[in-house]
Amino acid sequence: MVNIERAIKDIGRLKKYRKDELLFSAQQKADGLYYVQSGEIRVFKMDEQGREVEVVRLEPGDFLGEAILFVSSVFPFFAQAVKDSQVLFFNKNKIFKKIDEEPSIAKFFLNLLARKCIILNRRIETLGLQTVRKRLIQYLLLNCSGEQQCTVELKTKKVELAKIMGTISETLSRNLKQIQDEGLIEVEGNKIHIKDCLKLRLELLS
Amino acid sequence: MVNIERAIKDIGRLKKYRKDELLFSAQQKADGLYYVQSGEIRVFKMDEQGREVEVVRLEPGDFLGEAILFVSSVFPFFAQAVKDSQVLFFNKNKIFKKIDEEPSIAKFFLNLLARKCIILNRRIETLGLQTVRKRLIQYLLLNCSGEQQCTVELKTKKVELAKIMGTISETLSRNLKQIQDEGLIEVEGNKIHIKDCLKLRLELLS
DNA sequence: ATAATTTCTTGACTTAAGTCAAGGAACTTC
DNA sequence: GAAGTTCCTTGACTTAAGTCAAGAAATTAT
Repeated sequence: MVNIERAIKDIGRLKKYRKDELLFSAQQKADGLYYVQSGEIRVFKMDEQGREVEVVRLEPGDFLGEAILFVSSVFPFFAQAVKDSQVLFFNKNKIFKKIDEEPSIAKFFLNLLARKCIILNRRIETLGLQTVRKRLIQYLLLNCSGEQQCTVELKTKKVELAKIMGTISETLSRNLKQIQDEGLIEVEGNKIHIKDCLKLRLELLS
Repeated sequence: MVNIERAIKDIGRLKKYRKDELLFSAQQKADGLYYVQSGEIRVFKMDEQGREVEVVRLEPGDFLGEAILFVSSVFPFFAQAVKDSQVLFFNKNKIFKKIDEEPSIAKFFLNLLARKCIILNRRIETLGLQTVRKRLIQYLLLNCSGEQQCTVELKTKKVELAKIMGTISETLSRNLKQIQDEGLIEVEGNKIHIKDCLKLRLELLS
C-alpha cells in the first residue's frame, strides 16, 4: 500500500497557493484531482443570492475532485486556500494512463471513492434526523475519537457548520448551549469537549 | 462501453429471489456486489427501536454494495426483494482478478462509484435545505425529466419518502397539498404531475 | 363484492426552529 | 491598545413542523 501511494505521488505535480488564492472556480474544466499536503482548503458554492456556501473544508491528507474526475468535466464548486497551502495536482489523463499500466492504482482510487461514498452516506443519515439537536449530537459523535471523554474541534465558522446541518447559527447556538447546560458537553471557543460519549449517544435514542 | 458491460456481466452469477426474500442481512459478510436485472429491491436499516427504515429502493439497472465492496467487509443494511427479482451477483475476488487483467473494468467501477458520489452529494444538498417544502420541491426537480410538464412517480410509500426527506408523513402530506393548491403540481396517487417545472424551480429561490 | 388491513389525509394542539434586532465576545488592523 | 470588523449569543416573536387522534381512501384478503 505504501508503494502504491508512492507511485501515485509520482504522477502528481506540486502546486503552491497563497492564503485566499483560488485553486479553481466553478464551471472551470476539471482536468484532474487534488491532494492536500499542507495548509487548508475551503470548498464552497455560490447560492442564488450570490452568497458563498461552504461545502467542506480540507486538511492535509484530503482529496478533492475525485468524483468529478471520473464523471463530469467541470467543477461544480470553488476551491480556495484558507492558509498558504501545498497541494499535489494529478492530471486526469496521466492517471488513466497509469491505471492501464498498473491496476493497483485503480484499486487505490476505487478505495478512495468507496470511502467517500460511505462518508457521504453517513452525512445523509445525519441530515435525515428530525431535530437539530439530534443532528448536532450525531455530528459530534461522528467527528469525535470515540473515547469516553474527547474533544471535537470545529474547523469552520458556526454559520457554516449550521448550514452543513441544515439550520442557522442562532439555532445551533441555542442547541449547543442547551446540551452544555445538561452537562453533556462543554463548549470552549471552537472546541467542544464531550463529557461522556456513551451518554451522548443515548440521546439519539429518545 | 458496451463491451465492458458485457465483460462485466460475464463475471456475474444470476440469482433469483422471490417476493419478500432477503438478499442479505446487516452484519453479513460482504463478499460481492449486486446488479438488479428485473424486479425491485428494498434496502433498509433497523433503527434503535427495531423499526425498519428504508434507505433506498432499487430498480433494474441499479447496483448495490459498490461502496462497501471496496472498503469494508460487512453490509450495513438489509436488502429484500419487493417483487420476484433477478439480480447478478459479482464476487469480490473475481472482480479484483478481472481488474488486474483488464483495466477498463476498473474504469467502469470508478465511473460507477463517482456517479454514486455525485448522487449522494445531491441528496446532501437537498437535505440541507431548511424547509420541508424546499426539500420536497428539490426532490421533485431532481427526479423529474426536466421538461416543462412532467410526472414524478413515487416508488415508495409516503412514510418512507418522508423519512428520506427528514420529516414525517403528515408534514409531507400537508406540503404536497399546499403546493397543489398553489397550482404548481397535481397529486394523483403515487404520481405527481409537475405543471410548470420552471415555476417550481423559482420556488427554491425565495 | 365485502371485509379487513394498511396507508394517507386532516384537524386541533404542542413544540421546535426561523426571523429580527440588539448586545457582547473575539479577532484584525493600524 | 484602541477602533473597527466579524462572529457569536441572547431575547422576544412568528412561523414551520411534530404529535396525537380520528376518519377517508386505497389495498389486500376472504
